[in-house]
Amino acid sequence: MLDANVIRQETERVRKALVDRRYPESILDDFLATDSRWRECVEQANRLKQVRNNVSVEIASLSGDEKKAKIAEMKDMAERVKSLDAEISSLDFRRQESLLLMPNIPHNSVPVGDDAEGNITVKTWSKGRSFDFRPKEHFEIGEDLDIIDFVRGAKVAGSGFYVLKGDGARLERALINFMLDLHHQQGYREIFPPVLVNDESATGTGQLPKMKDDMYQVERDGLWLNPTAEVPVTNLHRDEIFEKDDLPIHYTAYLPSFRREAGRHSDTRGIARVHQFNKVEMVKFVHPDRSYDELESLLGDAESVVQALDLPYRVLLLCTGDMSFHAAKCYDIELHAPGGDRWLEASSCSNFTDFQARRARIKYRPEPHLKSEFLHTLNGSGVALPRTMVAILENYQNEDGSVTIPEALRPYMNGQSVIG
RNA sequence: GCGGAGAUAGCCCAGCCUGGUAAGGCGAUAGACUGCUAAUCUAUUGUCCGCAAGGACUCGGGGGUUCAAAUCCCCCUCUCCGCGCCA
Repeated sequence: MLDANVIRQETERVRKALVDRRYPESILDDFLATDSRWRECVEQANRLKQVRNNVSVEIASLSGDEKKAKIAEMKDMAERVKSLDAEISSLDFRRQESLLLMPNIPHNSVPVGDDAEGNITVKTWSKGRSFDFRPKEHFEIGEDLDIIDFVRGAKVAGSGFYVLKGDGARLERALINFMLDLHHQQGYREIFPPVLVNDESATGTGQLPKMKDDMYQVERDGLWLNPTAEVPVTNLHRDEIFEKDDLPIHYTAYLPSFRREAGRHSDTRGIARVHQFNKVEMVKFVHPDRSYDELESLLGDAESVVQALDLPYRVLLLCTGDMSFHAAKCYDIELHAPGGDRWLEASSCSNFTDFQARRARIKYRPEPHLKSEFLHTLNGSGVALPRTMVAILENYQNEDGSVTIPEALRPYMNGQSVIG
């Protein structure tokens, strides 16, 4: 959520952000119109309430006919205040609604572009190995080794769900533990939050109202299955105020995440795009002056995961048109999957600046006697499991159909070095 | 799920029965004073509107009654205690 004062005072900057992001400018114009009407009404209501408060004190000291007359006089006033308050609350609702739909302002370093074509590759790490046989795709490997079962997944839950079995399940568990241990060493505090979140939490990080259709809803209890650990972990501190010295706070969390993938493409064979997936996440709460430095180190921490697994990857700086609406700047880490010769997004590292903090009211006090201010939040996958699994299976496959286990994971698999 | 008790400012706590517009304390910060980073005194310490002066709002959340609600009525959330159920 943007600061209403910034929208009023720096209207053209906000307008440019909308244009760069390919959002309709009408969002801004709607807000400005509603906002100014809202402010007029608030001022008018405040004046009436001032009179009411003054007369109320007077009434307390009166008696008899004098008192009766004043009270009769104020009855009319009460009606006017009531109807004005009703108008204010409906204007405020519309005002908040357009605020919640307005995207964050991109950082200056973010390239302007329409879609993924406009993204900039800032780094390519390792060429990957060369194959002297035809590399298989991960779903072939998974089924041949009987470690991924799509048929059973569909039976139990439906299309888009899968089952890991045997060494596949053990590899998943090894990855989770490996990633958590690595982030722990990097100074992140481990969190295991609720899988389900309420409306407030989903609104706080920006999933509601815009991405309603992407989440699984538990209607009976007013809850949602989290689409990313970012939601429960960031909301740990909703409505909280930190002292300056508490920052920065670095959290890591393993959590299953759920996405309906409403507009799911048909060419998604395998586990690269599924309804339930595991993810190890990093979330940071930082001082506003530090957030862009923290973004670089967050990216570095995410990269260290795929580097330790020795997987070929590249880093993209997302352009304005491809970035999610709550980010001010975002890097994606894409893993190369040689089976299908594809790049798979395995991590997204974003600086949300004060966008989420304002929605979720997460503040810090710059000095003990100063007013609290919104801090900055960041989030990065460190990293998404299924796509890492795809990259491992395809990059580490052998001609005989077996898969070598990356060295970094062997301690987590009782020293085992190969699946198959 | 049932019964009881509770939620007041950064923190603690009074006010609620009997409606009149949040008392007091702690902490923090600034100033005064003092030989002193101690004690004491004073001020500041939530949100919104406003360039400001100023004003409005704020007692877990939402409704209602009333000229006026922390206070009375209704609904909801969370916490604690007891009971029930349960991996």
